[in-house]
Order: sequence, then C-alpha cells, then structure tokens
Amino acid sequence: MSKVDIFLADCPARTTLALIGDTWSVVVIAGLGERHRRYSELLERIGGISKKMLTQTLQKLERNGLIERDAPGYRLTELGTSLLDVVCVLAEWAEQHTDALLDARAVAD
Amino acid sequence: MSKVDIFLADCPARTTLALIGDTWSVVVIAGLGERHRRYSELLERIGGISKKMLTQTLQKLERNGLIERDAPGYRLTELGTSLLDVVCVLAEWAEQHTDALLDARAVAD
DNA sequence: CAGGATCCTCGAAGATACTG
DNA sequence: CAGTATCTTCGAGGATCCTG
Repeated sequence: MSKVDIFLADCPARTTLALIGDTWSVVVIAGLGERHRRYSELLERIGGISKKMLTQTLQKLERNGLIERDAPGYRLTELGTSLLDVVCVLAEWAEQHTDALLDARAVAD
Repeated sequence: MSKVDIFLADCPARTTLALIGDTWSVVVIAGLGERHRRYSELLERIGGISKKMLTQTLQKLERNGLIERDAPGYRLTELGTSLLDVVCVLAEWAEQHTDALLDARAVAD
C-alpha cells in the first residue's frame, strides 16, 4: 500500500480531512501560529471570519486536541503544532504555484 | 512575514484553499495518484463519492490545471503532481496522528 | 461507460442582536 | 471583550432517472 493509497476509502487521511477539511480549521491553525493569541487578536489577524465561525472552529479544534485554552486565549497543543508544520508545507506550495493555478483557470475560461 | 502569515487574509494560501479546500478535491488528487486512471476506476478506488461529485471535481481540477484528460481517463499534470507531494505529507501526518486526534475527541466527550 | 439533468435535503456560514 | 442565541440564506452534495 503506497503512501497515496491511504487516502482511499476509510483511512486515517480521510478521517483527518473530515476533522480539518472545513472552511476555517486550517486558516485558524495558521492564524494561531506558534504563539499564544487572544480571541480578538485572531479575529483581526485572520480577517474575513465571523465571530461565530471563529468560536465554532476554536471549539472544534479544542475538542480534537489541536488547540488548548490558555486563558485568556488559545495556543496550539503539541499535536496542533505538528500539524502546523504540514500546513506550512501547503503554504509554501501555494506561494510558489498560485499564479500557475490562476493562469490555468484564465486559459480555461 | 513568516511562513505562517501568508495564510492570513488575502494571500496565495487562502486562494489555494479556496480552490482545493472542498470535500473531494484532495481525495480525487490522491485517488488519481501518479498514474493515468479511468473514470470508473476512480469511482471504485475512491469509494463513497457519487458520480456527480466525481465528475464535478474532475472538471474543477481540470479547469485549474491540476489534471488533464488523457482519453479515456485522467492524469495529474506536472502542477497536480507537485501538489500530490504536499498531499502525501498530509497523508503521512494523518497516518501518524489520527489516533491521537480520535483519543482527544473521546476524552472531550 | 461516462456522464448530464433534475429535484431535494441539510448544514455551513452570515447577519443581527443580546449578555456577563 | 468574548462569546451566545436566533433567524435566514445558500449551495454542497446525494438520489434518481435519462442518454450517446
């Protein structure tokens, strides 16, 4: 079973995607970063997220052990920090390839 | 500007997330893998996806230059293959940490 | 086999107002 | 400041049937 195959059907990667594959989870994880941050700081830093979705996403991430409340505010757990590393890989890819993505789209349209 | 900060507000990573951050894009990319595969093969390999969503997702990925039709069937473009590498990093993380994720959830409930 | 067309449901997400 | 509560909208996604 190759590394790719674990994404098929019922597998760890699909489980993970179900937990963090919503609109805001990855963004909030990145917005939190390595530091402790307060709610209002996150709201401002992230930008474009409503208070409702920030609250909901924070609760979801906390429930899954990716962040913890560190009053007043939040920080990534060790588990969450390890995921942040993965998120950074995606960020790096995005930085290098978003232009190509948008170009391809322009050509297709 | 740190690597994490590019996820905030209007940035390449947010753009990328908007393009591949739906339920099926990442799964289809992984399901395609390095090889050329036919529609029916994907449908079976992925599992749990409807024909409608497979068709829609393939079209979306093609429009963004991540896959190309290679009749009859599909394969990742060079751009798509580079993204597959990132996806594999996520897969690897998932394989190692899904248990911790589920445990944390069980404790919280 | 590989879709397209249609209809429908349900939950994500926003807007707004309220609270300790 | 950091949420909670309520209402509403909108579109992702499923189910089903049809087609070259």
